[in-house]
Amino acid sequence: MSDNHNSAGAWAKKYHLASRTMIERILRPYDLGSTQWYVLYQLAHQGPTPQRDFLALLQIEKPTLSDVVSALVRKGFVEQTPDPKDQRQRILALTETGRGLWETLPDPIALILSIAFDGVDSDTLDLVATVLRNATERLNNYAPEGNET
Amino acid sequence: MSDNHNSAGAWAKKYHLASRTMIERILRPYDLGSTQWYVLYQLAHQGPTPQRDFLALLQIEKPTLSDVVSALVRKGFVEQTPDPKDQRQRILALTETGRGLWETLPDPIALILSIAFDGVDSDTLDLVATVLRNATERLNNYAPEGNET
DNA sequence: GACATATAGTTCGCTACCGAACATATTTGG
DNA sequence: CCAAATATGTTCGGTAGCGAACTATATGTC
Repeated sequence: MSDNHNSAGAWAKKYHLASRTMIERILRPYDLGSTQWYVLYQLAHQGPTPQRDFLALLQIEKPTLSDVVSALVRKGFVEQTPDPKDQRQRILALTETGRGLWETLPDPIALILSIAFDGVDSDTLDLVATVLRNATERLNNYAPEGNET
Repeated sequence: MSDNHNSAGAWAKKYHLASRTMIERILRPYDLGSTQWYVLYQLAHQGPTPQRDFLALLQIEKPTLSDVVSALVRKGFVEQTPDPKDQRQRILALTETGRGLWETLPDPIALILSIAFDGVDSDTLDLVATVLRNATERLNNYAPEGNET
């Protein structure tokens, strides 16, 4: 991205890209992207879920979610139905096809983690996570507006 | 991406997204994206450069670079001319407009780093960078093929 | 010199991500 | 009860990223 002249920042990006590329390589035969996988993961484990809940779950914005969902609907893996209680909301659920697919899927995350962080002790991993979590929070708190008061 | 159930992996992604979002917020008034910024950075500091060199510099693939370059050419910030020595290669250089723009640009990376990692001591930052660098290398080495022997 | 191979870029089609603007539906305030 | 505000989703247009397939140019090799 540019951040060649720093270290942690640049490597966070590169790590992210490498893992995303790998997840997508694993998922390609199944016609799924990384974010699509996570939507299926949620639906398989938690059952039907309002679409809006995925915003916080995936930490993405509405247009991104809208795209991901419509890809899954187009492929026939997910069903999107209006909530009778609130006509604004949509409930997402696995279709039969989607559930069938899920059964055959590998867990790409487990694979990535075992390759990427094998042999790193958990204290170190916790430290890394903490530094990055704090960095993320600072960026997100700063970004929204420049104003506080 | 999914990696909600791990720690360092998930936060590397979230940090990356937060910083990219912020860089793009800073650059939006100038009609530039994060990767586009880095191309200008290189050209401003190193002068005209063969397009192919940016593949290693930015660690991106050819189609991505092709897109970024054509966006910059379209906007009139960069000039793409064939290398007389080798008709396959293209040389990239700043236009007058591009150089003019560059002078007025803030350095988004410095801003990000100061916000994100302010107060973190450099030993810790080095450790984070090392863990992520190793993770990236393992992923990249594993990915290309599954075969060794 | 001719043919095979390697290199540089582009194009196509896709995922993933965002902000802005929009349509609807619900909730709140007067 | 009705107008204003809020919440949910979609659409549009953009950046950033990839693999596969393609063109054109160079470089071997026989």
